[in-house]
Amino acid sequence: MSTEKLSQILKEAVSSNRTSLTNQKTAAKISTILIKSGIKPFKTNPSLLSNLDSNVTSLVLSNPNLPLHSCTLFFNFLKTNLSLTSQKPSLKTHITIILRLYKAGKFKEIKEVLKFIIFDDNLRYPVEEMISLVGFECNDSNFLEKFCDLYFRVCVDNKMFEEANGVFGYMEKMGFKIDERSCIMYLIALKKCDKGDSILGVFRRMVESGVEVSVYSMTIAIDGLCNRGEVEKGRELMNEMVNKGVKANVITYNTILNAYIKRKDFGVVTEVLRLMEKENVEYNAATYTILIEYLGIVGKHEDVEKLFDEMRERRVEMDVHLYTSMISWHCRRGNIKRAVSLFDDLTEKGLVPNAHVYGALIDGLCKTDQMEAAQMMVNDMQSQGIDVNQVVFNTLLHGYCRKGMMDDALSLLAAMEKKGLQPDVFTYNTIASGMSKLKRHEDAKRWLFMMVEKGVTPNAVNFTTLIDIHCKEGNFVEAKRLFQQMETRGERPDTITHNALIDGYTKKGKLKDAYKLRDEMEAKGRIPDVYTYTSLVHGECIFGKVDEAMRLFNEMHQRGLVPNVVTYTAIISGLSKEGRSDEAFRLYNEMINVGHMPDQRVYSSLVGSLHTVRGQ
DNA sequence: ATAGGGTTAG
Repeated sequence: MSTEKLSQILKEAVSSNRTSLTNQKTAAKISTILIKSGIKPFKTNPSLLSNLDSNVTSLVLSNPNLPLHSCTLFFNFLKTNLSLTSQKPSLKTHITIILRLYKAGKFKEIKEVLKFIIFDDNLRYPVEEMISLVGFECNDSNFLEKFCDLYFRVCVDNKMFEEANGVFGYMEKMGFKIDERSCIMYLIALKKCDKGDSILGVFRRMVESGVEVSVYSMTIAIDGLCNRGEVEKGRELMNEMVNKGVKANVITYNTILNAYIKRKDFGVVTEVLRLMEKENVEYNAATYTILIEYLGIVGKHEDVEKLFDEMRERRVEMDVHLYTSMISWHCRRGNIKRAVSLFDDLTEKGLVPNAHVYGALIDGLCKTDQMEAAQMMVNDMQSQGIDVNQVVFNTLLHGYCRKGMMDDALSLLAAMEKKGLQPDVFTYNTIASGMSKLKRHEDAKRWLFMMVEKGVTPNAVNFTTLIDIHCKEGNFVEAKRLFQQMETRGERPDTITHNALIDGYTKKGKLKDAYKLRDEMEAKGRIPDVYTYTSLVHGECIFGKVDEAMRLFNEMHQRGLVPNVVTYTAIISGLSKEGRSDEAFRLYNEMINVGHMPDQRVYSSLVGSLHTVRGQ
């Protein structure tokens, strides 16, 4: 079928190339007018074009005496004044103008024409036919090669990957040189469209077809593998490419390093760093950013500032990304002072703060109960001409909600909507959980329902919040129903979802249900965390089974879970209630030693323990 | 042209 169609186009092309004398005369007449007085005569007197057809148009457009700008003016005039001519400019006309643009080196303009062609139902043809036709109009192979490259790029830019493959295949077949930069655009587009799975295949095809691949495309291919969790394959590819003369650079290593860290494969981190050293690949700001995150995860807190100093010593150029992760790291550790000083440092260095840095610092201020300061930063940000975006609004909103300042939260929401920003899953969840914390369960649910009514699709977090509310109300039937509904909706309950239910069960004395769910989650591969255990410890303590609680507490250590302040508080008060004051004090000391600040509850428990007779 | 940063639930 395809060849039939092709032969028809070619037949038409051949016949139209046998131009008649009258056509030539008409074309010459039009050209003369265009050269002398431009496009105006045709606007005022459209009848000048009464004998115009596709062949005449092509003759006009390929007239070398007609300057290019007159050609494009005429071409655009015909396209925007369809009623003047019997038919829309044909594919042939488009190809003629492409050829003229090519001779003038106007590649950007060619891409625009091509884009128009591939989106027009009447002009679009299958890849092979399209190129054949172009080849027929002009068989200069340099032109055809460049045309294919541009065609390929336009397909890529417009996410028409099948067509892109077609053009690529044609170029392979013809032995054309395929530009790596065009292929990179292809790889990037695949990544952006969540088609990362195809990246490796395209890269391999590039190598096979003799595209001169560089570290750029290799890194993108490795990144594609890393994003699929196949870091090892990425490293294999890296080793394989060395033989082909492509060496990894700092970005390649950063990609691999980051993938290992995201996968919590910490053992390999030092190995990769050693490899970088061996290969004389110097760290850059991104490497440090990745390493800071790593140190935060593995808890090597004292090394973060050391790393920062090392950067300074090595004179590695700092950038806003690096500062953002430093600031956010200090904020998470509660060291808002250092975060603020880093922010000053950044501006002093002449770096321009962006919404991300502001966002990090504003969040830090919100979490240390400095809403006025946070608001000031927002104002500062605005005065710097940076738009307060959805994230910053949500951050501030969360600041108000966590303090129970719901009126401020709601007026902020109004301000946000006034700016044309639609509340999203974060916004609704933050308000609902704020309401829930104040035990305004009905309000909390209403906000989540409102979200659905507004057409915002709830995610796993929203479901978890709602489940948590029902658990707090003791409505386990509804909580369970939502739990199941989540799964059917494709939002898999995670550890936190399970924790919400487990916590609900333990607080209502349903320890059996709690343990059952804990086992179920483990069976599903969801690993219980500190919160899971804390709920269970707390539950056992409430009902006087302190030995059980201690057993769980020790089990935590075995599983590498670090008890937090809530866990300690629960177990200390459990022991205290039973009068086991020695054990309670021992854990109190342990808690202080690991750096947790005890609150009033711990003290009153401990004091109470001294007045309680053991075993009563 | 390839890498790294800010927000939500217990």
